[in-house]
Amino acid sequence: MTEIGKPVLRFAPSPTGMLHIGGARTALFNWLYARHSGGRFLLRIEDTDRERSTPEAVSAIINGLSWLDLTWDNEIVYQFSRAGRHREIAEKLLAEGKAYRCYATPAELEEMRAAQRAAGKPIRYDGRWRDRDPAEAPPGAPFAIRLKAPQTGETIIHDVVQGEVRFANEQLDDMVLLRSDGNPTYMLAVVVDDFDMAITHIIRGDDHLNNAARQLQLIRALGWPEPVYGHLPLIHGPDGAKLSKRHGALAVEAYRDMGYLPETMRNYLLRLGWSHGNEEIIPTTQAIEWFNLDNIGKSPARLDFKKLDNLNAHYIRSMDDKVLADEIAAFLARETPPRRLTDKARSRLIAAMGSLKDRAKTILEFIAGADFLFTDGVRQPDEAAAKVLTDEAKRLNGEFLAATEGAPWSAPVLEEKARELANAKGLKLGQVAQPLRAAATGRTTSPPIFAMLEVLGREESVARIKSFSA
RNA sequence: GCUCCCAUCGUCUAGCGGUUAGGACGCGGCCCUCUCAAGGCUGAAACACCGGUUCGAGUCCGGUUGGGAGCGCCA
Repeated sequence: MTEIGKPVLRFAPSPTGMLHIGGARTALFNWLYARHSGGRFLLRIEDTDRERSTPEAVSAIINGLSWLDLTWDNEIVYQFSRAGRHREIAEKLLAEGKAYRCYATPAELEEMRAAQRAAGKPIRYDGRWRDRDPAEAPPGAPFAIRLKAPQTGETIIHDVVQGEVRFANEQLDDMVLLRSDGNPTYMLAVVVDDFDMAITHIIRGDDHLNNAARQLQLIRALGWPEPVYGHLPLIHGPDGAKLSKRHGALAVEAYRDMGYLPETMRNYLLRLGWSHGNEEIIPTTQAIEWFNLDNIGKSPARLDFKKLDNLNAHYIRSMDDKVLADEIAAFLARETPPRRLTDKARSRLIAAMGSLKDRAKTILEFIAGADFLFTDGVRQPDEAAAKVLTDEAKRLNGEFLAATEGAPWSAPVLEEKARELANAKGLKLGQVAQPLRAAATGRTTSPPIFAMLEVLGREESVARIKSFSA
């Protein structure tokens, strides 16, 4: 089953909230490395916190990864279902004398920490049951199982991102492996699951760097192979502070709803903390070929929506017309109330696609800019357009209609007629074009107006212009 | 408080002892132009600070400052 020598990566989120941009990037890096190296990418849901884990969060993770097209191999592993196995390992450690029973009560420990805080001392378990005779234990009292961690020397992590990170063992206390209610802790569960899943590379957020030392101690006590670690610097919001709901800590699906493409997100997230020289535009297929662990940056990055917009505009422009039309139809269908892209609207969209594409940073913008193509009927001019439609403008519109009567309804011809009209009046082309734009689209900005009139067709165009002409 | 991590234009970054410190986004100007974009050209913009090491430091070492993470019978 496991190809010998091939890396096995995993993404292991806890289902206690949204899959946000930071988690998405962690997943992306793991996925890219797995695909790059021909290894496997596994998904494990760390749902051992029964209080906070929710099915909604599980589906948010699955939906988010699916939207980004970060496909995982094998079945999803649900950590909670493996509690028995975790317990078994804790018992084994206990039997081997590598772990011990701790009868300290939560209240007692809280008191200990308060005292340490008050004395300005480091806050950690003081090992009060480490060497105590179990016979002293209050009969029948609940106990937790703690790892008998080394107290001298140091634990060194050779991190592919951060380099060599050293922790003095005296700084690390004896962590709980099994709670007094018999449930395994996160530390135990991760180590056991990573081993059982044959994980070779652990690429995760920087917030786990401190944990890595403790996990390494556990792994060594168990005599298991040590994985390669890589701790990614965290992503900050645009203001440099922690991601908050206001900016960035949105579910990845929120980015979809804002009109960003999955390919854009993959490229942007990749570039946030990884580089390949001066390359900026890195489509996913190229990313898979290039990705490595050596070029991951060490410093935290901020989210920059301007750059995201720019990248998205790029991918919108390079998208296949029909695929884009489908994407737009899907967006319209998700609106409330939903809109349907009619066949007529779709063919207009395809016809105008080239110039529409250059004008949108997001799918949402695209839709707003193409709105005048979706339905027939006279447009309600917006504020700026209404200003353009003066009496003089309406007269020009009328003259334009008269001048184009009987002429072929094509962009070059329409433009020529407009030029003739402008010349005759001593006006610039723009002075003739703007009133037409305002009447035909209801706005003062649009793709080239004569091309748009051609796309709308004679009948529809004339109807719209006529209602704003004199 | 303690431990750990980080530090190049506003932002993302290239740089792996000798560079006019490069690119991208954004911003300014010019060109193109029926509007808005797109595109082309172009401009401003950075090595946090202080000490070392070295013939020579953005690059190596130490400290300062500033950010961040962690210190649970949460994950």
